[in-house]
Formats: sequence, C-alpha cells, structure tokens
Amino acid sequence: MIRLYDTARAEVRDLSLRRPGRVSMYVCGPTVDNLPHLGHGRFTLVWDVARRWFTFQGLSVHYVSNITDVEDKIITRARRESRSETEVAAQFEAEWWDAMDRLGVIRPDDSPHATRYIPEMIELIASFLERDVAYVTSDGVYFDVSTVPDYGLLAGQPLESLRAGARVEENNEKRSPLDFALWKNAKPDEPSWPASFGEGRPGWHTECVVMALGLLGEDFDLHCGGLDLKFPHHENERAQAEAAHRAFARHWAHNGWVMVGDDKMSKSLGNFTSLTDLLEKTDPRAYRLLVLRSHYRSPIEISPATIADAERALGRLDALARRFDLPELGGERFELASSQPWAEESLELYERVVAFMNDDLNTPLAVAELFEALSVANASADEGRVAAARRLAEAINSLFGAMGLTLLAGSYVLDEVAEKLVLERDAARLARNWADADRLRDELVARGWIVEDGALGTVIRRP
RNA sequence: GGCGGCGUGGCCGAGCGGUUAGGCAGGGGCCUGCAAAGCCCCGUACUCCGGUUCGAAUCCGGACGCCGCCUCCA
Repeated sequence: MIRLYDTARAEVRDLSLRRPGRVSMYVCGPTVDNLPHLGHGRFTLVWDVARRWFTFQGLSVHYVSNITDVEDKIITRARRESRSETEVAAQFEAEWWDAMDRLGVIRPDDSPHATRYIPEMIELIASFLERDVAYVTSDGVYFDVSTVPDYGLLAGQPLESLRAGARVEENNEKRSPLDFALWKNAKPDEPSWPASFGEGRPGWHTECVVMALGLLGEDFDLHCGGLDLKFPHHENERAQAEAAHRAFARHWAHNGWVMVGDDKMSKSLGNFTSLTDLLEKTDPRAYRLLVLRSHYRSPIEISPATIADAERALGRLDALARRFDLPELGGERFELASSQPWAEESLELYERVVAFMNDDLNTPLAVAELFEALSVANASADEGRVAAARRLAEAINSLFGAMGLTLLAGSYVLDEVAEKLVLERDAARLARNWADADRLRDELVARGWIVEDGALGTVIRRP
C-alpha cells in the first residue's frame, strides 16, 4: 500500500484510488514566459519520481501537466520585445521541453494548453454567473469565495482569518479581497476571446480546473504542485470545482521549495537560477540525485557546493556500473514489475526500499539504503563472491532506474594513440619497468584520460 | 495580526522515545610497484532553558534565531 501526505487533511494517508490499479494525476505546469528555473526542475523531478515509482509498483499512470500559454507575464514580455504572445510562449515552451528531456523527466501523457480550452472555460464562468457564485465588475468577472463553505481548506485556515491578512486591494469593486478573477476584460492589443460577458481572457485559476476535469474526469486521484500553489491557486481550483458541483482531486500533494541561501527562490524575489544554465554546466543526474537525497516536502538548497557533492556521489554509482558493466536503465520509461524474481542477496534490499518509498516517497532513506548496498556489493566482489555481488549491483541499478536515475558505465571510443599507449604501458608493467609505465600513464592523463589499473591491465576512461 | 514550517557533527541531509542514517569532505589502515578505484576503522552532532519519562535530537512548556503563506510565483 502506498501512503502519501495529503495537504487537504494534513496527514499521511493511504493513497485511495478512484479505480484500483490506475493512478490519475495532474501536476500544475509552467507559465511559459521565461527560461525554466531550479524550482521548476525540482517539482518536475519530484513528480516524475512519483510517477515512475507508481509505475514500478505495477500501477498504470495517467499523467497530465499543463502549459499556461496566456498570462500577464507573457504579454508583458511580448510587448517589451515587440513580438507576439504566441511567439514568446512557443519559444519558452520549446526551452521547457528541452530542459525536461535533459533532466530525464518523462513527458506527460497529456500536456494541455490553456489557449485550447477557452470555450470550456467560458462555459464554466457563464454557469457561475448564472448561479450567482460569480459577479461582473468593470474589469472582469470575479468568483465570490464566500459561496464556498469550506474555502480555506488547503490553506488550513478559515475564510475570515485569510481575509484578515489580505493586503489592501486596489480594485474596490471586489466584494472580498480574496475573490479572484475568472475573466479579465480585454485591453487594447492583448490577446482576447469573445464571450457573452465581454471580450477578454481567462484568469489563471480556471484553466487547471477545466483541463484536469476534462482530461482526467471527476474524482481523479492526485493533484500535485509546488507549495506556493497551495494557496491561493489550488484553493481556488477547488473552490470552482465545488461551485460546479464536480468532485475534484482525492489527494493534494505539494513539494517543498528550492532555497537560495536562507530565502525561497522565486520569480518575485528575482533570485532564481535558470535550470537551463545548470544543465549546461553539470550532469543533469546530479540534480536528480540531489532531489532524491532529501524528502520532497523539505526545502532543498541548491548551490555549487551541493551540486558538486552530488556529482561526486554519482561518481561512486557510475564506478559500480563500470565494475559490473551494468545496463543503462531509467532513461526512458523503465518498468519492472515488483514480481520480478529478486535474488536472495537483493530481496531484502528491494523490500526495504519499497517500504521506504511507499511511505510518503521517502527517497532519502531509500537512497541511503542503496548506498549501503553499494558498499556491500563492492566488498563482496573484493572478497571474490562475484556472482552474488553482481546480483546485488543489478538490484541497485534497477532500483535507481525505477527512480529515474541512470547509472552509467560510460562508453567511449579508444583512439589509436590511446590504444597504443595502453598496450605499451601494459608491456612496461609486465616488464616491471615502472619508469616507462608511469611516463605512459602521464601521457594518457595529459590526453584527458582517467587511468586505472584493473585486474586485466590498464583501463582508461573519460572523466 | 492569523496560519504553517524550520534550527542536527566541517558541509549537505535523514531520523521524530531506547538501536550505526546516508552522502560529500577530512584522518588512519588494507590492497597496489606507485597512483586511481575498492574495502575497513574514526569524528561521537542534535539552538538554549525548564518539564514529562527508567530513558528525549525525538513528547510538553518557554526563550532566542530563521523561513514561508495570507499578493503573481513550482
């Protein structure tokens, strides 16, 4: 049984599925107005790991994640750069998918775009107006949050106390500062669509309700996103579903922040680092390992030091892959039924990892377990119990693969010069001519190779 | 003001009543011609002050420090 923290109930509970064996999940995606930042990298990795784990446990997953392609910041940027909103959105969506591919994040089964769901949104807003849970002001249509009895469920506080803390609102036509825009009336030269309640464009909170219900149906299983979406975004999605009398998410799950020093990294603070930059400078797997080494609900600190730390740890994993010549797993959708016959040496490891993962995706404990097993596998091999060591190494590889982390034995083409140097060095070593052997090693190192002495002689690889 | 979270060894980061977390870095050793890789051993941490308990990093109370949400944000 998989257990997961549910924000709506503020407790870890059994994942209760609409249909046994199938998980429907909706993950709030990006607004494509800029390069993806580290926070985007974290949430996509966290929910990618969840998805892969569910699959690994034999569940069939329907994963939906949206692209918000109509929004204030896109308009602002288009204006500033004198080009169309469509162009801006297309550019950054391309950047988005490029980064996701490099991170090894499996693409969603569906990635709906807000602009393709305008009619459905208009229909929903019209029904709210009809039923008087929304009202028209001079700048658009607003949702009246007081019509939803348990508004504030996700925020963990009642409407009155949320209202008490709300900042002074510039729009005094709103009945409550918490009321949110369903529809923004068109301004000159902005993208807009016709509607019975006026030409305009949708507010942000409506698209996800329409797309989640449209693609996953009522009473879908899991709604995920960053902690900053808990309130007001997810609260407002919920409110609309309630108002529409449609069963919404059974579970709500939120991942923690990426921190920069002591502060949350965010667009508004302007302290964000682009994911694209990170991926150019480092092995993308280092970020995945970093994410796996802390719990998804905890804040993580991403810095050059923590990334370097993860890269070195990764080095040990890759060394295992080299030692046992392990196959590359996890790169694409890696599925391995839990019924796979696990060798005696690895069954216990498998069971412990499964127990940790199924308990609210405790990846840090799972990873710790796998690193311990890594030492055991190496020790066994050192002691000559090679077959047992290999089976354990294969289990480690599979379990990391299940989390989307691919261990790389590394492949490279030996050039003629390197090949010749290796042969010469082996000959020198055989003749116990250490001076020549060391000189030849220096030459290989100078040519960019890492040189190790294996049981069969000189082994070289690229860093 | 309301709500929520955090403070762990050099760094990152788990644990959430009794047992070694794990990684990285560092020290010592084994192996090796040397080096690398690998293995073994080592640091003996829990912001502070009280309390509960046979026993607390873990529960309760208080203090201090920090962060987040209540506004767009993953």
